[in-house]
Amino acid sequence: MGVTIHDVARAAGVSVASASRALSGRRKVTPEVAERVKQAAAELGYRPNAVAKALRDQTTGTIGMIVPGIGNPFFTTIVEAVEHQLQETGRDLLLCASLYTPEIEARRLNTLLARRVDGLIISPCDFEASAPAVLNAARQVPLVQVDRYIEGGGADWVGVDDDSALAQAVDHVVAGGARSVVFVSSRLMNSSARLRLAGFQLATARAGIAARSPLLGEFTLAWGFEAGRSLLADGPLPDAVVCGNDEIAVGLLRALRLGGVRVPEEVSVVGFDDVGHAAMCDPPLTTVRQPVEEMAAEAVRLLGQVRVGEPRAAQRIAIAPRLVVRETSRLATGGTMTGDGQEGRETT
Amino acid sequence: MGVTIHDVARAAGVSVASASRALSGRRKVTPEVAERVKQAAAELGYRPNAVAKALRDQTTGTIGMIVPGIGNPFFTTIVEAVEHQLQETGRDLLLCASLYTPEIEARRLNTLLARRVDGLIISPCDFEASAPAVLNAARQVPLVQVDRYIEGGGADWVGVDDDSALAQAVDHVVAGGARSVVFVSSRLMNSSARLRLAGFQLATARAGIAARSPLLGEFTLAWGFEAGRSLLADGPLPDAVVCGNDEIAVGLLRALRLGGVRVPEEVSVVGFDDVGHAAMCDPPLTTVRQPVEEMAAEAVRLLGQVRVGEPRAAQRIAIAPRLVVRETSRLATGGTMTGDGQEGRETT
DNA sequence: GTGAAAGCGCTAACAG
DNA sequence: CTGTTAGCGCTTTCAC
Repeated sequence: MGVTIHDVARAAGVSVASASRALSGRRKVTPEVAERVKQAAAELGYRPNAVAKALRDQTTGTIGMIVPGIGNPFFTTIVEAVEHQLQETGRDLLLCASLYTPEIEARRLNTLLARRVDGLIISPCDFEASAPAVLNAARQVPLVQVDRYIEGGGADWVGVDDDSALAQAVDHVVAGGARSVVFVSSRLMNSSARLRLAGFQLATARAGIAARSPLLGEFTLAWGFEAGRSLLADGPLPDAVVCGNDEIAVGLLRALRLGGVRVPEEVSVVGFDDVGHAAMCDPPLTTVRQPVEEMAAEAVRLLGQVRVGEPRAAQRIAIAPRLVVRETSRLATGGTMTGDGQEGRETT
Repeated sequence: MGVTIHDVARAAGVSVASASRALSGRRKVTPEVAERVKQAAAELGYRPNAVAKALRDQTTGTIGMIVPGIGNPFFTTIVEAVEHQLQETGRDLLLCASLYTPEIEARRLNTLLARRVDGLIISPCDFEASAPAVLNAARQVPLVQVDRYIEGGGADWVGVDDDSALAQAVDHVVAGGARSVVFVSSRLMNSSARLRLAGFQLATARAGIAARSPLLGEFTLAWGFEAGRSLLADGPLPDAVVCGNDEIAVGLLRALRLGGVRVPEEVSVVGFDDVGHAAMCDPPLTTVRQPVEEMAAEAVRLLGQVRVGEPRAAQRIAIAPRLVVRETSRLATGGTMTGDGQEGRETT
C-alpha cells in the first residue's frame, strides 16, 4: 500500500499536476507525457486513493442504504436491485440494517452522513418513530424512501401501489367464490402494513364481502404459522386469506397443511411480494409481484434529481404491481391450476 | 452540509486543536472548554467528516465484503451476521455482489481497494479464476475468505467442515435404510461444490453403499427442480438424495411432489445450510445447519489478526455443522417424525 | 501544455 | 493545558 500520484509523477519525470491530468484524461497533455505517466502508473501498481479524491471533490461516489433487515427476502431483492443500478454509474453501496429498531436506524443514518454518502436510500422501519431522523437526513443529502415511508410525506418515496395490489388480490379470491376473507399482516408500525390494510378494507367493501377482523403480527414465517394456527382454532375458516407478504403466506400454508386443511379447495391463500421461493412452496403461491427492479431504478433515478436545499414538492411514485396466479387460489371457473410450478399465469 | 471543526472552534472561542481534543476526548482539556466546545458543536449541528478523518488516519473504519450473489439466502444470512459483528466495533460494511462472475469480482475488489477498506471479506465465486485478484488484494489489505475459497490455500479462510457435514447427512439416510443415494449439487467451479462432493464420496464409500453419479448444476431452486425431474425420468429412484444446498433441496422436493413421489416414504431428501424457509417447506426439510454466526464472528476476528506483509501461515478454520432432522428423511426406526414443523430434532 | 501551490477537514506533533 | 502548523493524496486554479 502506498504508491501515490507523487511517486508516479516522479517516475515519469513530470509534475503531479500533469500526472493527474494524464491519468484522468480530463485535460490536455502531450500524448508522449500521457504515455509515460500511464506506463509509470502501471509499473508501480498505482491505485488512486478514493478517500483523498473524495475529500478534494466533496463527493464520495457512495450511496448509503438502510433497510430494516437483510433476513427478509423482499429487502434482499431490493438491495440487490439497487446495488445493480448503482454499478451502472460506478457508485458503491454502503449497506446497513436497522434491525427494525428506530434507535439503531438513527445511529446508522448518522454514521452514513458522517461518511458523506452522496445519497441515501432508506426503508424506514417505523411510520412515526423514524420520522425525525429521516427528515433530518433528508435536509443534508438527497434521500429517497423505498417501500416503507414515514408520516407527513416530507421525503420522496417510491413503492408499490398497495390499493391496486390489494384490489387485485381481493377481486381474485372473490371471483374464485370467496364470501369471507381475512387479512393476515404486520402490526401497523410501518407504512406498508397500514396501506395494505387500508387497501384490503377498501377492496372488500367495494366487493361487498365480509372482511373479518385482521390478524396483525409481523412480516415473518413464524407469525404466518401462528396466525394459521389461530385461524384453525377460532372457529369456522374463512374462504380466503390474503397475506401482507409471502413469508406470512408460507408460514400460514404450513399451518393449514398440518391442520389438514386443503388449499385451495377449502381455503384460498394469496401472498404479497413474489419472492424467489413463492413458486416453489407447496402448493406454489398465488401472490402479488412487487416490481422490484423498477422500484430500484426509479429510486436511483430520483436520487439524481433531488437537490438539497432546493425546496420542491416531495415525489411519490407508486408502481402498479401484478397478480401472479399460481395454485393456492381457486379460479373463477371453480377448478385449480396445473403446471410445472415454476411460472404462474399472470393477469394482464 | 458544511459545518467544520473550524466553525465549532470559532464559535467556542478556542483553536481547532482544542476543539478536536474536546470532541474526541483523547486528550486533556479544561472541563470548561470541553463544555463550551460540545455546546457549540451541538448548536451548529456539527458532524465530523469521516472522509477527512480517514485520509488523515489512513484508516477508514470500513470493511469490504464481496459475495457471489445476494439472492442466495445463505449469503444473505452471512452478510447479515458479518454486518452485525462489525457494528460491535463501530465499523461499516461496503457490500458488493460479484454476480458469480470473476471479472466483475476483480473489478469490485479494485474499487474496494481504492476506497481503502481496512479489510476484505470475500466468498470468491470461482475456485480457479478468482485466485489472481484475491491473492493480489490479500497483499494489500487483511483479507479473509468465507465459505468459498480459492485454490492454493494462500489466504485465510473460515467455513464449514464439509466432510463432517456430508458424513452426517449420508450416515443419517443410511441409518434410515437407504441403500442407494445420489448427490445433487453445483458444478465444480467453486470450492464448496468440490468439497461437498468429495465429502459425499468419502462418506458413501465408508458406509459401503452405492453412490450413483452426482447431478451437478447450480445452487438454485431451478436446478433442484430440474434435477428432480431428471431423476423421475431416468429410471429407478434412489432411496435418498443429498443436496448441495437448501435451494436445490426445495426445488427437488417440488419436482418429486409433482411426480407423485412421497417424501420421505419413498425417497429421503437432505439439504444443506438450513436457511429460514427450510423449516417451512413441505415437508419441513432435514438439513445440515451452517454455523453462520460463528463463521461471521470468526471471520471478523481473523481479520483483526492479519498483518499485511507479515508472512504467516494462512489460517483455515472449519467449523463443524449440525444435522437438523425434520421430516424429509426416514428415521432409523423406520417411522417418520411429527412435530410443529418449526424446530427439528437436532443430533448431538 | 506544464508546474507550483492552495486547500478539502482532520489530528498529531511541537512549541509555548 | 492550549495554539500553530504540517500533512494525509488528490485536483484545480493560476501563472507561465
